[in-house]
Amino acid sequence: MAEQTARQQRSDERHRRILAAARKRADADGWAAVTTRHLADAIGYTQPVLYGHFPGGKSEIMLAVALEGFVDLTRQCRAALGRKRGRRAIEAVAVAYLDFGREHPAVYEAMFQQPIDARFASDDTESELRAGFDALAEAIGDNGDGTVTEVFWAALHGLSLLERAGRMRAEHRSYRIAELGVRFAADPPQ
Amino acid sequence: MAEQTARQQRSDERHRRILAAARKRADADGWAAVTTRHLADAIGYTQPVLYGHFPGGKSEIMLAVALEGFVDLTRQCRAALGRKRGRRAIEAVAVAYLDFGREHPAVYEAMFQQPIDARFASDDTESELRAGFDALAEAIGDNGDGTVTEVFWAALHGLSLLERAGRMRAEHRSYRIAELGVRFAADPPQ
DNA sequence: ACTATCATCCTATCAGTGCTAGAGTTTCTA
DNA sequence: TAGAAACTCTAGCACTGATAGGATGATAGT
Repeated sequence: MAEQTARQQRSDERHRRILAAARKRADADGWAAVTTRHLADAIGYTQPVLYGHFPGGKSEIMLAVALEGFVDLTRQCRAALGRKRGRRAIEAVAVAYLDFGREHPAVYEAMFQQPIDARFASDDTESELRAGFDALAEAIGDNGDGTVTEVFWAALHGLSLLERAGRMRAEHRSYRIAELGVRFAADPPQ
Repeated sequence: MAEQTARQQRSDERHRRILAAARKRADADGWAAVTTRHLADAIGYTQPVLYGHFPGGKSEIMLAVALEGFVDLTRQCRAALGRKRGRRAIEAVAVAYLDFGREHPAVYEAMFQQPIDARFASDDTESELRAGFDALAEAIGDNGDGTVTEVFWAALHGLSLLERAGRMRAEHRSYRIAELGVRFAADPPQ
């Protein structure tokens, strides 16, 4: 029993170290730089050990990182939202969302860019995704069928990617966020 | 002279065939499936021939596809815009933009996802990008400093990606477009 | 305490990737 | 027609993700 836990503990520890190493390297140099050999080096083992933890290989590692990401992003947005309402709520959530994308570009990439869903469409991702979606819906006070939230989310997603790609004027960031607040705050005219 | 043109012609022809093959394969199976060996097979030559046309290798091929894409997307948006104004203009451009992304996913991916700019920041991409941006600005009647256009563009970009990733309810597409029209049409309240 | 079993890990290897050097052939030029 | 230039292929490099199979170690049963 105690033996089993000790073993399990070692395994879990390594599990964590793999994910941490992947995340760190990916945030620094992109997912292309995350190779199984480098990852194995980082945790002090050889390549095949990774496949004991993640049979799906690199894809499964990215999925795991993405899952963590959904939880973190949702929490960050919720914290920013607090009890705010209206424009302030929207702007706060937008800042939180965009900050997350900027600080953890690789995690964000794993969450959305990678065609994860096709192969690993798990219930976990779905439920975590929904939790994030709900946070956004609350921020803009969406009472409808979710259409406005979808558009708002898309705007945030687009801003996140385009800002990081250098396609938006960095110094205008606060203007864009204010614009989001104004456009998505009240019900539209008529 | 005539000889030179004949040679040039053959070269240009092959150039086109390479890009066409890359585009076709990428649209079908994603850019990961576009390998230099497969591309060489497709045009009936061996691998190194590609590097005669595109010294930068696969990246340069993607860049060329992306450049074509910017021209096409801008033209498609302009055509959809016509002389429309207000909400109808916005919705028409949005449909054109999203259709492009859906019909040519790989081209769109090459245009935005890939970190092309870093290595190949050419004036061509910049000017073509600006032309597209201007079309969007015209659609929403942006008289300001371009902030609204940036946000509008980001929304389109996000919708394009999230729809294709299956993260948006496909059957609600027209609602989202209508929402865009309403939110970005008039000047915001106050 | 000894042995059989099992988990663990590493070495070696595979097929496939982007890319390049250098030899060989064809084509053009003088 | 001889020399030069352009062209294309073969062969190979250093990588990648992934897997098979043997060696090593810890565990458990008698």
